[in-house]
Amino acid sequence: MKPLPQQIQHLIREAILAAQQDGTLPVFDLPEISVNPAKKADQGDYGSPVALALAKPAGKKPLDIADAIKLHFPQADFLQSVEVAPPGFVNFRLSENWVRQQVRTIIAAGETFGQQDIGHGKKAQVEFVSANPTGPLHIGRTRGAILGDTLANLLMECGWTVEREYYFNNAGAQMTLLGNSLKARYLQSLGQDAELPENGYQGDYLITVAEELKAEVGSAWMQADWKPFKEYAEARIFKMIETTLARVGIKFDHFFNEQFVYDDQSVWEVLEQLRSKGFIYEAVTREGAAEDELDKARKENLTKPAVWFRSTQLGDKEDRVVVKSNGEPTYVLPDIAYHINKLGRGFERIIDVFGTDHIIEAQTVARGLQALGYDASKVDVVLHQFVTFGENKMSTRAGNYVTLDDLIDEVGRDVVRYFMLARSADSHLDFNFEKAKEQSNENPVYYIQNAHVRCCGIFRQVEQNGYPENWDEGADLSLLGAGELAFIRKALELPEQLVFAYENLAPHQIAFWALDLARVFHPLYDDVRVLHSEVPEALARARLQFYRMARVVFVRVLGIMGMTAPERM
RNA sequence: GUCCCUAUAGCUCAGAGGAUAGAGCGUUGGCCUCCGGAGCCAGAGGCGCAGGUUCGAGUCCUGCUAGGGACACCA
Repeated sequence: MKPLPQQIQHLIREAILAAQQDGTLPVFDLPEISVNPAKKADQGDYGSPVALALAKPAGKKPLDIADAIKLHFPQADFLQSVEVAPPGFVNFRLSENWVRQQVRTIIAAGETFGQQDIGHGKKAQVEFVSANPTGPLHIGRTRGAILGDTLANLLMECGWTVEREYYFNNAGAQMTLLGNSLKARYLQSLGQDAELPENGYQGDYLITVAEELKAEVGSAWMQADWKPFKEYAEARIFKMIETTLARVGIKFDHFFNEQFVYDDQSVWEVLEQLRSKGFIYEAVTREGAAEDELDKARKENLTKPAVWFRSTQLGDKEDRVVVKSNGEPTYVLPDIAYHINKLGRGFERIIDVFGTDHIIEAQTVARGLQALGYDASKVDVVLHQFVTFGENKMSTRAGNYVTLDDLIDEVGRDVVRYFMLARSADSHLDFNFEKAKEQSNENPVYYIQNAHVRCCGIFRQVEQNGYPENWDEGADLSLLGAGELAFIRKALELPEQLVFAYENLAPHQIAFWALDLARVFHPLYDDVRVLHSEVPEALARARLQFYRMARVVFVRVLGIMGMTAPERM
């Protein structure tokens, strides 16, 4: 089902064109027609301010334009009325009969209710988490993880074939340090007097890994250098990360090692292509460097040239180093190669989920793609603000962090997911760990899930009382009351909510809508009884059909957010 | 210093240029013998400040104030 506002929008367009055709309205270019859900009951279900916006181009009063739209409005089975309200709104009321019939439509659609075919099955990729395997995922990674996974869900719901990818780097100084840190822990576990390297990884997890290693190889590795330790640690840590992610319902389709773009030489090819297009120069300092920067270079005795990407030609405020003076590329170059690799794998849409600290990186990669003539518009970057935890500052190396596992232990998968989703990505998230624990008894997660639980309870009761499974089939839906209709209308918003969240890459919209939906549901529950001495059978069957539909919708919305829909709590 | 994000109810946050700005938590008062009370009903409580654009601004623009982040030959 296409979103109703979109359907109405098309009808308005037709109405305006028809009015222009017969001269009721003058000819002008059609603007963007907005259709919004009504805020008040007497405004119908949807409304459009289009006539207000047209006043100037049409040279007519908004009310007259609205009247013309109403007059020329095409027949539509889902609409009951089109009304004009001052100062020029056009309001639409859904047909009650049509709304009632949607109960069956939604039940029939089931798991596919609300799905859209925007992507036409084309390939999309969402890259997220992408933490290097130096330790367990800390709580700061949670937001990007949940955000990325839910964005992937949204793309799937909108008709894309989605791959979830995790990009990592297992080379470099940090990984060497990790190897040396594990080596120290290993020697310690053998009773040796070893010290962690300076700034080494102090977390207890390496002690655990060292114990496991000792159990496997005994003292055989005592003379080994950092490399096998690095590899062992990396493998173990990836396992930990995957296990943790699985606990919040996240599973990656692919892990991409940065090393790949070195192995296939593409990182160097990218450099040569940039060079051939004139985007590369070699210098000790960037072109047009300010005086203080030159001073700094002198002080640090920089004499060997680095390789610079002339990103200023593409609107950057300064050029960026792509190969350090020691000959090693900076992160930017492999990252550009990586994105070219993604495009080469046929993804029509690529979404990168990063913390806002990666904004420069994201921009530089985009400029790199642009410089080489790739379609950078296929890449969308979703940046999220950080989660803060009161006074607790965390660092992986210092080991004084709360892990994602700890968080899941405390509040559970669904609370983790919902809390991370229930605010927009560019809003700073203040996650008070203590408060989250306290709230776990009284929070929106349970409120939403309880709506599903209540539906399930009804079906259990019906079954226990010996009614047939299809008892409600063919029920007379005209018996449903105003409260039920209000809920069905709300449920029918799923397609538009989905599309809106998808278009804006804003999963929090769904989180808020889910809460809205539950808020329409719960007040009904007390009054809309199914098995009750005063409810006649025909009504009971109609209501059961209604709850069957409600259950579908709650399963859907919870599923989109990656949350479970428990049958009991 | 420059750039990015944020500022809405006591707290945490929604709000898609349109009509009388919403929710959760907290708080105050009420409700419930039948499908799980993790419930329902009602009340109090409001757009950081100053300009501007617009028929219309919480929403767009400028400045100011406050908080977070980025300004590496780290990833």
